[in-house]
Amino acid sequence: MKVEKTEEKEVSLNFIERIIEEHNANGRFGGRVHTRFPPEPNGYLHIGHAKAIYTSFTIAQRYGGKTNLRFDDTNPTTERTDFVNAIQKDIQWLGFQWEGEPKYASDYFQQLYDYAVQLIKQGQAYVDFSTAAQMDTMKKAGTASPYRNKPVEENLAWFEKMKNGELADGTCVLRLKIDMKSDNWLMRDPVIYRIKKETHHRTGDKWAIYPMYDWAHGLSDSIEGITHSLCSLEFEVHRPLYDWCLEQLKVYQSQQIEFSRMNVNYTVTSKRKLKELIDLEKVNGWDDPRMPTISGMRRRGYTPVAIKDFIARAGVSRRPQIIDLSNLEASVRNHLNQIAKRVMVVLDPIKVVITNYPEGQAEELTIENNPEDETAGTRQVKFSRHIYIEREDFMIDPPKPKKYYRLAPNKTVRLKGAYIIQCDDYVTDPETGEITELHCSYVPNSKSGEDTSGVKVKGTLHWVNQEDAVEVETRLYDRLFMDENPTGRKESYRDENNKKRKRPIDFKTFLNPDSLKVEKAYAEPYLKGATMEDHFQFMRKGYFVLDQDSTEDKMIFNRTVTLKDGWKRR
RNA sequence: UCGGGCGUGGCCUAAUGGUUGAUGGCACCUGACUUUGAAUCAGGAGGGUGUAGGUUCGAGUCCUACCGUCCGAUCCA
Repeated sequence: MKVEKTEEKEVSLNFIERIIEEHNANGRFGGRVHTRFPPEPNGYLHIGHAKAIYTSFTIAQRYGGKTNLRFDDTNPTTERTDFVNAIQKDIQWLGFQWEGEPKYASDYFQQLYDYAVQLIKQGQAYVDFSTAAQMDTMKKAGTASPYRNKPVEENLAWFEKMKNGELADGTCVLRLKIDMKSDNWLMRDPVIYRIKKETHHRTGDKWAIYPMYDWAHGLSDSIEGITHSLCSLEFEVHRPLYDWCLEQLKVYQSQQIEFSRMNVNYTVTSKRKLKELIDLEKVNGWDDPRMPTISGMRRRGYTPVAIKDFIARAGVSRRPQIIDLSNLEASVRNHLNQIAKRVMVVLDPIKVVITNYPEGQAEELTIENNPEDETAGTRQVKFSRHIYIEREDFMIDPPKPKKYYRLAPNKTVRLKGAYIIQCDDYVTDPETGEITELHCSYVPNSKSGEDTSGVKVKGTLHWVNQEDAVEVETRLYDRLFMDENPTGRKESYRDENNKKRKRPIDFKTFLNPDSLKVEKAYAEPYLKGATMEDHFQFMRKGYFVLDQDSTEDKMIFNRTVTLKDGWKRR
């Protein structure tokens, strides 16, 4: 029996948890779990980072551990304080809190310098005056630099001069002396310090040299007592170097573990490409609701709960994952369905006259705010002779009458929370042929909740009372790219020798021209009390959230995601 | 070219060598219900685990080769 099997089933561990349990069993870290999230403050966080954040924070939580936030700020050229702030805001918005104060690799610059001096003294690092091009050539050939075996004292002196700013940028670098013949190119005497006379966002002009990632990262982990340093797969080849540095210095040994980063189709997550979209004004900034950034998703109306649910469902593994957008949208809909207040908004209106409802008369109807949540309460909605319905909810000549539930001549529908109406006639503009008005009659004893009419209808339409309708702006978003893999396409061409070749297609070619549509809409007055914290379901239209661009007299709503559409046309 | 990683339904994922029932979610299809063609409920289709060998009483799990794919040679992180 299936039921029994389900009951027996245990929650399976992912591969990182297994490693941790192994460490806990053999006592490597004394049962401690301390992770870190190490963003570089040179851009905004995106969905891929959200997975890294989620993974590092939740795995520590699961084992009663802690997580540091550490800014990997070793390259002053690209790093800025405003990114530092935005990153902190995003992490907290997702619902995570790091241990203590935020940390910075720059906090350890002196320590990192001292460690470098130590390695020079151990004869394992040297100052190299070769040019970048020469170094590149030697790396490929696997040959040693002429500076490789200079005396320790000389290296010490030069490194000191580097630090003191006595040498111009690019004069020389400090390299590790490891193995110029290694199959792993990163071990062919990697550069660990370069001269950069630039102002750092935190240390100002104190330093003329800055450590490279491979030197700063592992040692920062070690200094902070990080047990499990989780990172993405592309750093796997760095692990031997990571381990080498800690071993040679005989310092605390953190364990780097790599997992695959998360990609979602129909989007891009490279910081460079996101920045390009902003610079070319294809989108309106890092927090444009079409961006896969955390701030963009926040503005779009995605919730932390939904994003975390999505990441949890995707899981963590070492297989490259390109997850279908529908998974993210499903998580978003799932959460919003539980919390969103229902409200009626007509996006593309057509006037309806209820011909047998007296002019000047009106009544208040009571409608529940969220059928999924009784505590959400009810609201009053006014009904009268003149209302709007959605233009697409009426057809003069429906294609498949039996499967068509909406309004058409002589057909009946229920108006949500109100009465059943029948369409008796329609008016068209003699010039354009466009339908301008519907004439309907309502069934008086069919009022919602006290219907004694016995009339059965298949369809229910949302509607808005004309008299007190509020005009709002809606921003309807769709995927930013039309191709599911905008950065991975290639095209054939012929070169100057008429030889067939392939080259990558510019990802911007695939931008969706209809990724944003701005529409006026009519909303029921209840919406006037909306704040940016509220999530709404515009009935039958999708989930919406108030945008920050809204003003006193103009409310703007972003469509977070459409409702699932079970109605297949034709 | 070299080095490394990864190949389980369309997309993720489980299976920790052990019963030909290979999990679960998303997507998809059908039906029920419905005052949201949503939600909910019930059901369904779709893979034999990249390929070929091998080890084993037994392989998605181990080994070898091949194929595919991704990553890696910044004074970036």
